[in-house]
Amino acid sequence: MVCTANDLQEWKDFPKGLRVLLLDDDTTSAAEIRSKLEEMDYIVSTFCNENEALSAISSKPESFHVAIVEVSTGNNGSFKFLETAKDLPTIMISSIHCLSTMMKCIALGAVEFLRKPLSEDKLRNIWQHVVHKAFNAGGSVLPESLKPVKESVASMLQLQMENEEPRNESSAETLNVSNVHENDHMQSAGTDKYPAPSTPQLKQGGRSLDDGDCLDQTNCSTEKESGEQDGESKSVETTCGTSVAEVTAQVSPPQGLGESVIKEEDDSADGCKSESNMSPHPQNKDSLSEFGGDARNPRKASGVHSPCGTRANRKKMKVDWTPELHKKFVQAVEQLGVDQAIPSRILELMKVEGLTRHNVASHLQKYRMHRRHILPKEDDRRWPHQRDPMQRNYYPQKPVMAFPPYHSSHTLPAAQLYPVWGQPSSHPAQMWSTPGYHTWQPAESWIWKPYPGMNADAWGCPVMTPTHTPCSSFPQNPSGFDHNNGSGIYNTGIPQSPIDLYPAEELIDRVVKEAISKPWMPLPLGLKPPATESVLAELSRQGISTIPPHINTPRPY
DNA sequence: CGCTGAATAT
DNA sequence: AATATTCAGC
Repeated sequence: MVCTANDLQEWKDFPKGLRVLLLDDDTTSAAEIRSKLEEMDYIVSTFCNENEALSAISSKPESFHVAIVEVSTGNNGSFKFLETAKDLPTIMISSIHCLSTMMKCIALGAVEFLRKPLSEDKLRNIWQHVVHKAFNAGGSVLPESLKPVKESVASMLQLQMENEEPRNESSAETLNVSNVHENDHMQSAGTDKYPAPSTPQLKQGGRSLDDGDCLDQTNCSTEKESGEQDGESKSVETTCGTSVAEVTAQVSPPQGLGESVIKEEDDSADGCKSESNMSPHPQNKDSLSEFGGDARNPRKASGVHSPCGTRANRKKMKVDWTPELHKKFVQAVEQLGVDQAIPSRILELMKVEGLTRHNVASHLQKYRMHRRHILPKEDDRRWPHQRDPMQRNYYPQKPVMAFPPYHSSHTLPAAQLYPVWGQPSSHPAQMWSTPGYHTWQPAESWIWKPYPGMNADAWGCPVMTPTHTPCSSFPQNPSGFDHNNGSGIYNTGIPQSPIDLYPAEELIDRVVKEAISKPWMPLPLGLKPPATESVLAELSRQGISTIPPHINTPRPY
């Protein structure tokens, strides 16, 4: 405002002649600063009274390019200047370093907060704020990513003001505690980026301000990496994301990012976080290679891919169990047999580079928990012992629900038989298909009790009445994947065997046995009697050619 | 010691 | 809620 981009472009010996408004009621320090500034060819106007300074601005707005305002315990609470001189890039200075005060200044629009004494370096670079203002006047939109920061700062400040007076030194502590989790933003994004991005140099100035204070400490403590830390220092921060452009660039791209599988733990103030996530991971479902590549392997993840990478390598990776990965996991488990699936073997079968036994173990634990939840009691006493151990190696116990007939299930490739999540779901929660699990509730609670070994046709399908209870919907997609994210693999009316819904085989056997031994019993609710022909056909298919006469006799009761 | 699985921690 | 980490048995 005060100084436009055009002005600057014509300004040959910039920043020489830049007009600085200096407001500091400490005449000694004011004189000191003034002399330093003048040495650098800045033109300084000193004020020791806020109102005077303000009136000077209002009467001759064009008189200043940048302001340096002292925040002392005396005027600490007012911030009047800051609020009034919105258009003038204002640098707050103070000998006290209260975080809440700093925060407030920045939030109110100060471009920077410097702690006294002001070194020449700090002063020398104040022109950058003028340039920034000149070239970024108005127009900038708060990046989406920074909104949370803004909000938290805002609420924090509000809290501050409510609980205690701004000047309160101890407030810094309170403030810090409540914001530990966002320190990273605070430092890089909040303090520098949101109000007015600083240049590296300026940033350093700003940083020195924090020293000894909570901010840095917190950051360090976050970095509690045990053994393997190399000489990496945080100096990178000066390199990383300091300009608005950079910030924006780093922040927006991650959107397109489908699902990075093993990503760096986003950790403290390293503005590189988004960068790491940015690495393109075209979601080639299934490709194992995908996991072997770049950032997935902790060891391989060395910061090759990002300027800030160097410091990022060390970070522990977090495994993202994408549907693909989970699928592999499930297939491995199946291949082994649920009862014999142990982390190490699963890991072998999965062949996913970078994945550790621990990762698998953890996932397995969750997997088992889900199953347990889904298949209570019955689950315990079945599968084991029931089949030849050797057969387990071939997609065994795939409980089939009224389809396909068991005799054919062993001939189908697992992938086909148990389509798992048809497509990678963007919603991991669906992997466990909670809703569909009801389908496999124990017989006691599930009225739809298909009899394995029989074709759905033979036994009839559930009566599908739109108005039926939830249970009336055909369990063709027990896994709850009907929505199937438009992948094209959706319910065709043919029941798909959900890969991870393995109804207790024992349960099925029991039900079948029971049904066979008590043919007079009514069919489970939701089923309609099969057509006679179907039954006959099925029976003959099973080698039963004669029908016991009593089958058609009236029920014993 | 290394593995597993359950309990905790983050 | 999802993963990681820790811990007690084996």
